Amino acid sequence: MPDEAPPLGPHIQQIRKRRKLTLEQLASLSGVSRSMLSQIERGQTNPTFATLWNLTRALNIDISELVGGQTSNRAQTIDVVGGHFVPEIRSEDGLCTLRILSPAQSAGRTEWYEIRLAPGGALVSDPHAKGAVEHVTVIEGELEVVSGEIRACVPAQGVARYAADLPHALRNVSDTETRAFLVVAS
Amino acid sequence: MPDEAPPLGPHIQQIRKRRKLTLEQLASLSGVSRSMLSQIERGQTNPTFATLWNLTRALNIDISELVGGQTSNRAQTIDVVGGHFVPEIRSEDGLCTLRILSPAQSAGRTEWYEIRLAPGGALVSDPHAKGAVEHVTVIEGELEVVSGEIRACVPAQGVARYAADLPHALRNVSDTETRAFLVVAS
DNA sequence: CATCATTTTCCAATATAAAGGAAATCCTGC
DNA sequence: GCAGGATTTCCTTTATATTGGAAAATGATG
Repeated sequence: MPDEAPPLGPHIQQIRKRRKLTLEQLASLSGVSRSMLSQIERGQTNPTFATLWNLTRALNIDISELVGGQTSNRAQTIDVVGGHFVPEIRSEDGLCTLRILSPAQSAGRTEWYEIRLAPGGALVSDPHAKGAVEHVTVIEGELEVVSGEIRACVPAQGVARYAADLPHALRNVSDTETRAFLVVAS
Repeated sequence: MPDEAPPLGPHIQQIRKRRKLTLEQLASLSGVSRSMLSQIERGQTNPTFATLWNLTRALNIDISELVGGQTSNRAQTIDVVGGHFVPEIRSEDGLCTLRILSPAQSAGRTEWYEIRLAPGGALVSDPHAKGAVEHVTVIEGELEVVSGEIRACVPAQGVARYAADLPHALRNVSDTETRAFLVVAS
């Protein structure tokens, strides 16, 4: 049963345009010729695995992302959620509060949170998906970051980025409440 | 920079043998010829995307499973950026400050910012890439959101989501400084 | 060890993916 | 509207992915 492969051209084009790359630029980045890129984007050819691989490396995306997204055109709305209705998770000791700011449907891709840590509070996490990276921005207070074997201190207004595909934690080592903004990118 | 594609032949063969399938059987399941399968498994050819796709369908696996363990491996570090070194953009009237929190290499994909708006200040943006959505979270103060033809008000701690592929703006209509987090998802 | 059945690899023919240069198209700024 | 450059698409050539059938290898049975 030969099956119809999904169209990945439009998706690739979308990624390329979002990054403001020309065919020429992507060609030299990936080692795939412009002509080939043009044909792939328009679904006029059936690229080779090596070609796709080089593309994913140049765009720094995972192969599976190529077959994923279909663009959906939603209705024109502004979705406002009152502060008290934002999903919130509190740790058992009550010292850590996590407000889930990213929409439910983006779960698994990029997610973002506001964290509130009382003095001594911590957010300890198991490894996320392979390749996941966390970006934390301290709004106020101070934060200690632990990722795997290593740790670092982030002052107010500072930003830290670290691997999240291994055990990691955020800890408030100061004596005031710490607020931070956390983005988990997969 | 053409890159070396990872060997996926041995992995495919492993899956096939585990399921006790002959090349013949897998061929008829997938619509890929036995000869081709044999060559793929021994890395003597560079299969087409359609071929791989049909294989994944026949074996009921995800395409990313074929490249098993070949995801990008970064060094184990924590990247800390002091608050004063985070890239910052100020509007001409000085009423709007934008701190770029997302890493440079994610430009064009998901980007995030901290916004500070003095009373009366505004962040007015041209349309981003098609399909782009913005998610704003008010840290303190209050915000008016305009997306295309429509507008909405977001209170402190509230969240708003709206299309960003048309002209849009954030405006501080209160009389105190407003801080917010803005995530642009493409 | 010989034989047959099964499975895999080799081979020649064909279809088509890939690259590079030429034509066409799309944009800006006059 | 008309240049000029930048960008994309088309065209031709070359390299190779894909296939079906033949040959080789494997493996079970007596």
